[in-house]
Parts: sequence; structure tokens; C-alpha cells
Amino acid sequence: MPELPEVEYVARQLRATLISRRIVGVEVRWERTIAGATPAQFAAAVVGRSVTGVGRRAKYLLLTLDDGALLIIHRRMSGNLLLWAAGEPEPLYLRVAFTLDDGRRLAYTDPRKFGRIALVAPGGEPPAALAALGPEPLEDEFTAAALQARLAGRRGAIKATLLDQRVVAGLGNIYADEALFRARIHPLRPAGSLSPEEVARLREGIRGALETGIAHGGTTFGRHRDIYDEAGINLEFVEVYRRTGQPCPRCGAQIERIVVAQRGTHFCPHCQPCDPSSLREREEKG
DNA sequence: TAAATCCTGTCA
DNA sequence: TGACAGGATTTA
Repeated sequence: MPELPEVEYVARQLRATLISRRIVGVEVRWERTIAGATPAQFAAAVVGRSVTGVGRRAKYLLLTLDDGALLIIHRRMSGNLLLWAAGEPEPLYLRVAFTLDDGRRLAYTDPRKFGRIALVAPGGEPPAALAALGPEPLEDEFTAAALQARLAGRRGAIKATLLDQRVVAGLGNIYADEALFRARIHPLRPAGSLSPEEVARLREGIRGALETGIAHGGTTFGRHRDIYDEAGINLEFVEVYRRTGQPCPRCGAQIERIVVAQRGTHFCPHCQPCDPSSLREREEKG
């Protein structure tokens, strides 16, 4: 799925185009995309409402409606939100279409059908998964100390821990690999074993990787598109993700691929050693 | 902690 | 044909 940068980029685009637009129609092509309601219930709750806010939490896109309801959209692996102008051909893999009061439509497309759109009624409780999310890594609250506290005592691999949305919100497979490379930390290191210096580097690596991704419209190697159907260009700036066998941009060693927590994991075996003392020794030698 | 599940498309 | 893909939840 799109990770934090891809969701954030699209949230900013939607904020610029959707605020104050009224939803005048909804068409559901794949019922299971709508979570917790029938298509008829969903349409009844949404049609006639206008959009008053567009936000993001972790990888969730949040649309607030003028009656206080909340639309929660998670694109999972292959979902996209596309602005669909009147007269244009229907986008491929259309699952849900919202017709707006200016004649355009907002299309939710999703070949793999993993994505979900949920509605929280006015005054209702957001899903438990949202409440359990960890801190937003780009907010001020995400300090090295806060990260250290969340990693303390955890024996699982740091790569797997970074993918746990309750630890840090919004990282996925691309940016977890990129953050660990920036921090020069091996993906299999036990999360609780990182030194304070390593945690501080990791915090910087996470923020840097995410900010770089947002600045480039996200990483597209397959499906991710913005609302104008444009691919993000961050793949050009990625340092290890999907670069197996290619030279490390820092030292020239070959990037390796291993599997951690059932996810492909890319790292530089020279810059991200299993044993951090070897890295310290090399740094001391210059 | 790990696998199965939800799905389809693409590439080797 | 089989492996793999940006994710998260449920089950074992």
C-alpha cells in the first residue's frame, strides 16, 4: 500500500480540491470496499453532505463531513483516489465513485480490493485500530526519547517492529528499509538493543526518509498515483529499497535482500552490520 | 511469532 | 508456473 508519504501527498491534494464540495451521489461497484455498512446505508449517510476537512492519521485518510461524520479511507496495497472529470473514460478497477457538486467525481480504484472505506457516524467512536496507533513520526512528539521508550524491552527485529503501527504510525516496507539504511542499523537487530545514539539516528532516518518521500510525491514502482493519476518520483531517490545487487550509494557494497516478518528487506551489509561495534571501529579509523 | 487471509497483476 | 507485491487483521 501507499505509506505515510503517499497518503500525505494525496491528502494535501484532496484538501485543495475537496473542501466545501458537496457529495451528490455515490456508486459502489465492490461492496466489500465499504466496511461496516451496506452500500445503501453508506450512500444514505454520505449523499448530500459536504466535505469540511481532509486529514491524515498514519496511512488513513480522514474526510470530515458537515454533519460531523468521518470517512476513513485506507488504500492498503493497491488503492488510489483519482479525480475523474466529467466526460473522461472510467478509470480501471473502479470500486467506489463519489459524484461531486461540480460534476467531477472522486474515484476509488483498487485492483486487489484490499482497501476499505469506513464511515463513523456523527458522535460515533472511531475504530479501535485508529485509537491504538503510535505517534506520528513527523510531529514534534516523536522525539528520540519517545522512540526509545517504545522500543525498550522488545526482542523482535527492528524492521518488524517499525512495521507495527502501534509503535510508530505510518511506516511501511519501503520507508522502514530506507530509515534503517539512513540510521546504519541492521534490520535484524533486536529492537530493544539499540543504543541511545542509534535510536537518535533512527528517529532522524525515519523523518528524513518520510519527508523525502512526500517531497517527491511518494514512491511509485507499480500502482501508487496521485489524484491526477501522476506517479510519484521518489523511486529515483530511494537508496536500498528494491535495489538488490546494486551498489550502496554510501560505500559501493552490493545491497542485499533478506526476508524479515514475511517482507522483503533491503540493506547494505557493510553500512548496516549485525554487530554495531564493527561500525564504530570503522568510524573511529575514519 | 508466524501463518493464513483478503485479491489481482506482473515478472522471471 | 510460481514467486512476489506498498498492508493489516484474524487465527493458530
